[in-house]
Amino acid sequence: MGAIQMLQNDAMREHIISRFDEMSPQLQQAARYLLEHPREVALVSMRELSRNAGVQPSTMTRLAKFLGLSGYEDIRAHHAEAIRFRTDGFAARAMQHTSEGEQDVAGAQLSRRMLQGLAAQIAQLSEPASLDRLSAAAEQLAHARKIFVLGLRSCHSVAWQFHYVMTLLGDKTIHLDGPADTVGDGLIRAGAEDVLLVISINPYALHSLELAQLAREKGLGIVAITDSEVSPLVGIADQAILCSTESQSFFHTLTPALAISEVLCGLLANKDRTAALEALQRADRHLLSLNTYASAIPRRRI
Amino acid sequence: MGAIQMLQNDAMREHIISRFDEMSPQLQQAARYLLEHPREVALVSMRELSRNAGVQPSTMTRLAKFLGLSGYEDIRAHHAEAIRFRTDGFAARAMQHTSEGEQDVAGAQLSRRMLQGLAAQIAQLSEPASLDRLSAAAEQLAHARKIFVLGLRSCHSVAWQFHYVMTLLGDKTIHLDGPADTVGDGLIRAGAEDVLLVISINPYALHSLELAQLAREKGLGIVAITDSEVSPLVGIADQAILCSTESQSFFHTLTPALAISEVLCGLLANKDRTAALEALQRADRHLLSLNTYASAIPRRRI
DNA sequence: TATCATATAAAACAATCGTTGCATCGATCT
DNA sequence: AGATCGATGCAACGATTGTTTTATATGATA
Repeated sequence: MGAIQMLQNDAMREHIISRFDEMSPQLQQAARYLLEHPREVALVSMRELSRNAGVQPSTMTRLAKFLGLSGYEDIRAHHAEAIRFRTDGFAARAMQHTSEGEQDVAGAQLSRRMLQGLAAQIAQLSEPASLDRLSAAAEQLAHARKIFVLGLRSCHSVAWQFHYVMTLLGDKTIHLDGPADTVGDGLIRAGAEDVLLVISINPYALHSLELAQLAREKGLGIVAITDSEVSPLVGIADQAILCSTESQSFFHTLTPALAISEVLCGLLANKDRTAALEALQRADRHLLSLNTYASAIPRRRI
Repeated sequence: MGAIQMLQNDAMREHIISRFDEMSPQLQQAARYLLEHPREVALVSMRELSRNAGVQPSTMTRLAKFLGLSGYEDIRAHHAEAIRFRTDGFAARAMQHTSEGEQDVAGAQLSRRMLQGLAAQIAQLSEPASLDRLSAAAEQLAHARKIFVLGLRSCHSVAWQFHYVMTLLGDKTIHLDGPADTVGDGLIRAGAEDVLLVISINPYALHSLELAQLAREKGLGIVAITDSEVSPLVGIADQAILCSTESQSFFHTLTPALAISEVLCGLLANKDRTAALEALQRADRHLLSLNTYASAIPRRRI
């Protein structure tokens, strides 16, 4: 499990960061993993660590030498020491904050309340009841010919994420979106073998409901991600997955809904792991050939 | 140097204590050392541990079998897990029980692992270090004349959410997005009083980095939501907020990034609560007059 | 005291560890 | 194009790991 462990007053960490740019790609990949999983370094063997980081074992040794250390053992010893002597940081560090300005403290408290609330809401989704709904929804989506994805206004985030991830796996999804009031056009060729995944929360966008209703009339299966048992979508959906949207701020939160969407993607990919892997590799190659990604700030062209 | 720490309500710990009296002297000596140095168990090899405990290596194995475990590796794994999950408490508890089964059960387990991992990651964002970064970022965004929001590909979700919420508050944000390669056009009228909020995770979209670099050259402030201390964005951003992106599935997760974005929105709205409330009411009235929302499935028109 | 059962130490074992040398690959420069 | 150099994957190495087996020591019982 990934855990960015942000503050340890750590010389080695700084050292790795400062020399990161000079490293070769493989060394960078290893270094990045070290930075983002400092705990694992102390807890697992180098070989296992390198497996998880996606590099060769020797790369870890080479990284150590690159950093001027005698070997990997130095890296591990350092991280183990960091764990041993971490004063129970949380309470201590929270204390030092109380001396700062009022506004800042109020802000930090709001942040913390929001984040811990979100964590709790997502943890709640892992209860058996929602797990069952997730499985059932994934099942229906898996058997669909095409999946039409609809999320308007704030829910566009979730719809986009689902569609984007699924395009990496294939062309099963069609995102119902577009300018000039063409949102629903995708449904023209939709039929009974298809499924509509609709995301909508209170207040429910009228257009989403209309399109969901239309889809129902055309015989599509309907899977909904929504926020309540009494959401209008529950009535017309075959499967409804409920997410809480309450936040300690002015706005509703879509974070739990996004989590649900990501879990659905994970479940769908998991139905055929080898096919998923293959599709992802194909997508990788495609994007690579298009020069879509970079790992450093590029020199600007012209 | 030995210190009893870790107030873990630990099943293995209880077990060792409850059977302590039945143990032979050597087993007791080993067990006592385990109880008093739980951290060391996860950090050093069994042979070194037994050296420090003053017993033979085989005694550790025998202790494990005495406790009904298959071997010493179980003991180490358990203590490593305790260290991994020391921070988050509630996510740790549910993590324990796992029962194997069929495909559906496997799916449910994947779901649960993903959700609990996400919950833990978001809970970690509530540590003081990230709270500081959030406050600082919100501060810079608050003082900006305009906020340009940039998130491409998978990060579009987050960029959209931030922009959408902020449009409810006013017209301070400009979403850098669009078809026909017009993504960057919004920056034409950007200047030194403005700030760019850029969201990008590994693999980093080349275009995002280029635009961020351009913005930097035009004198804009830069706030980044990204995934690593060594992300290329960290170098050019004034503020970088780090989110973990690891998931127990094939794909990266954007849920923590979305949570960060929502917290930023919350902090910004919180700077002037009355103004925020007023703006939201105005937005409500506007959307009401446009008949954007509904609370029941409408009859389809025409 | 002789015998036996158990607890402990010592040694042997395969597996895995971190490391190193070598071959290969791809980029850069004559 | 050919040469050169660093980066990288691979395979083998000795060292060390956790475990198992064997031998020794211990202590109780008859």
